[in-house]
Amino acid sequence: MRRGFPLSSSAVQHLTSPVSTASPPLATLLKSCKTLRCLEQVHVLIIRKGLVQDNYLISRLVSLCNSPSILPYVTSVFNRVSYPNACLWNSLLKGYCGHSTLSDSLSVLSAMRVSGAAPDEYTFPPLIKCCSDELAIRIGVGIHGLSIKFGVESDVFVGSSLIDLYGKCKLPEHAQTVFDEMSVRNVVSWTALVVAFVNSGDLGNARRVFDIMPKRNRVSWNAMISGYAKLGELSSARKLFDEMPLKNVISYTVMIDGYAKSGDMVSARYLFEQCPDKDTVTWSALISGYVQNGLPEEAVKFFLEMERCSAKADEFIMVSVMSACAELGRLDLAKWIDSYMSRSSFDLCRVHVAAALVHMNVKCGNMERASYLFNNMTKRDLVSYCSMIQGLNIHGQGVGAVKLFYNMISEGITPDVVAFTVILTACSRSALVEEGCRLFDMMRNQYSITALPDHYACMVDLLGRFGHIEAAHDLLKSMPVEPHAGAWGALLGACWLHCHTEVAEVVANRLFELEPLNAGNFVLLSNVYAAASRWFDVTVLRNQMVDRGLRKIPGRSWIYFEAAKVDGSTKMELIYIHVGRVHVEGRLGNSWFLEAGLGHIGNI
DNA sequence: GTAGGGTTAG
Repeated sequence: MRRGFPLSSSAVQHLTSPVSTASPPLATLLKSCKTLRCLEQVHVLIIRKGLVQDNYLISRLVSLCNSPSILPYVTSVFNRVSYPNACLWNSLLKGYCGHSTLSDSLSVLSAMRVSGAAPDEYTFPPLIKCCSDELAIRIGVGIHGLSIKFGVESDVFVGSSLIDLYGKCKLPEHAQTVFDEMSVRNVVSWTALVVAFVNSGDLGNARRVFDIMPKRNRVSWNAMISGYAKLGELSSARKLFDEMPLKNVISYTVMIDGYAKSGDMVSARYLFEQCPDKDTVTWSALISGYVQNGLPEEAVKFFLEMERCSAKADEFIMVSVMSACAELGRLDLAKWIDSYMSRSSFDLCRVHVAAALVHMNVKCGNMERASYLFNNMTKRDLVSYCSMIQGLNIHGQGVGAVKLFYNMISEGITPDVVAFTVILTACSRSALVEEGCRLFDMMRNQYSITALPDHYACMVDLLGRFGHIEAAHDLLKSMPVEPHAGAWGALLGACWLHCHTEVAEVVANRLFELEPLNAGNFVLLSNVYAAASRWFDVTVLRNQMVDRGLRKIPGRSWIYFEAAKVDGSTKMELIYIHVGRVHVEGRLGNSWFLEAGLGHIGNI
C-alpha cells in the first residue's frame, strides 16, 4: 500500500518497519551530502539496494533538507515510505517548520497524528519555534496543550521552546510558569527566561534571573547585555560587557549597535576597532549607525574599507549605504553601487532593496534610472512610491507626482502621514493650490489622519506662496497644537513675497520668541519693511540685530555636477541647484562646495 | 545497529 503526505491515511502502524540492512557507507555518504544533486545520487543508491522503506536512512536523508527548494523532493522521498515512524515524521516536520509556512507544518502534524504515529518530545520544539517566529500565540498555546496531552511538556527542550514562545509574545508571566513547572532546567531554559523578561522590557527581573542562574554561557551574557543595550541602558550594558569573561563577536556587535542607536558613535567606533573578529553584522551595526546619526560620509568610508577588507556586504549594509549615498547626493557613488548590486548576487526584486535603489537614484538626480527601476519593480510599496513621488517633486514635476499619488491609491496602497507630507510639499512647490487643499481635506476626512505641524506648514507655504496670506494665517491660528517655527517661517516668507506688512509683523514677532537667535527672521522682516519703503523700521530692526549680536549667515548648498568629455568638449550636467549667485569655494572629491549669494545662477 | 531537538546580534 502507498501512503503519502499530504494525503491522509487511516493506516494503522502496527507493522514494524523493515529491518535495515544498510551498509555503513550509505549513512556516511548521506552525512557528506550538501546539494540536491548529491542527495539524489545517494537516493539512487538507496533505491538500488532496496532500502526505500528504511526509516533510519530516509530519516537521515529527510533531515538534510536545508532549503525550501529541496522540500518537495524530500517530501516525495518521504511519501514512498509506507510506514514512517515518529522519528521520520519528526525529521519531515522539522524540514517544514524551518522551510515552509506554519500552516503547512501544522498539516504535517495532522497527517502524522492521522497515521497513528505518536508525537513525542522531538515533535514539539520545531513547531513551537515556528509559532514563536510568527508570534502566533493562539496556535502556540494550542501546541502547548497538545504537548501536555502527549505528556512531554516538562521535557527540557519543549519547556525551553515554550519559554521562548511566551517571551517573544511578551507574556513573561506565562514563561515563568512554564519555567517553574519544569523538572529539569538547563542553561538554555534559564537564558530563555532572561530573554522573556528582556523582551517585555522588564530588565529588573531579567537581571534577577541572570544573577541566580546556576550556569551562564556566552549566550546568557550576550542576552543580558543586549537587553540593556536595546533598552538604552548603555552604562549597565557596558559594565556587564567589561565583566564578561569570554566575549565573542556578538558581544561586541550588541554593544556597537546599542551605542549607535543611542547616538554615541564615538564609543561605537571605539569598540568596533577593539573587536577582533568582525563579521557582516558588526560592520552593518557601525555603518547603519553612521547613517542613522546623520554621518553619511563616515558610513560610505567604512563601507569602502569593508570592501578593502574583503568582508562580504549583505542587503542590510547595502540599504544603509544607499541611504547614505542618497543623503550625500553622490551620483558617481550611486552609479558604482548600482552596478555593484547588479554584479553581485543581490536580489534587486526584494521590496526594501529596490526601494532603496529608487530612493538613491532619485536623490542623486538620476531620474531616468529611478523610473526604470520603479517601473520594473515586481511589488511597489508605500516607501518606494513615496521615493518616486518625492523624486518627481524635487525635479519640479508636481503634476506627475500627484498623478503617481493617485496611482498608488488605486493600487490599493493606503497613504500615511509621511506620504501626505510628501505630496503636499509637491503641491506647494508646483503651485497646485486647489489640488493641495483637496489632498489636505482627503487626508483628514477620508483617511482620518490628524494633521501634523509639518502638514500645516506645507499648507501655509502653499496658500501663502500664492498670495492667500490671510487664509494661511487663519489656518495657522486654527491649529490644535502650537505651529513650529518652520510653519511661521513659511508664512513670513510668503508675506515678504506678497509685501503683506501687517501679517508679517505679527508672524515675525512670534518667530522672534520661538527662535530668538535666527537672524534670517530679522532679515526677512526688514526686507518686508524695505519693500514698503519703511526705512525707519528697517534701521530699528538692523540695530536690534546688532544689539543681539546676530549676523546673517549666507545660505549654502551642495551642488554636484558630472563632467564628461563628449566630442572633445566638456559637458556638464547640473543635478541639483539652489537659486543664488554661485561662487566656487572649493572642491571636495567630485563635489563642489558653493556659496549661494544674491542674484541668479548664470552659466557654469 | 540506530537516529531527531531548544536560547543571543541588524
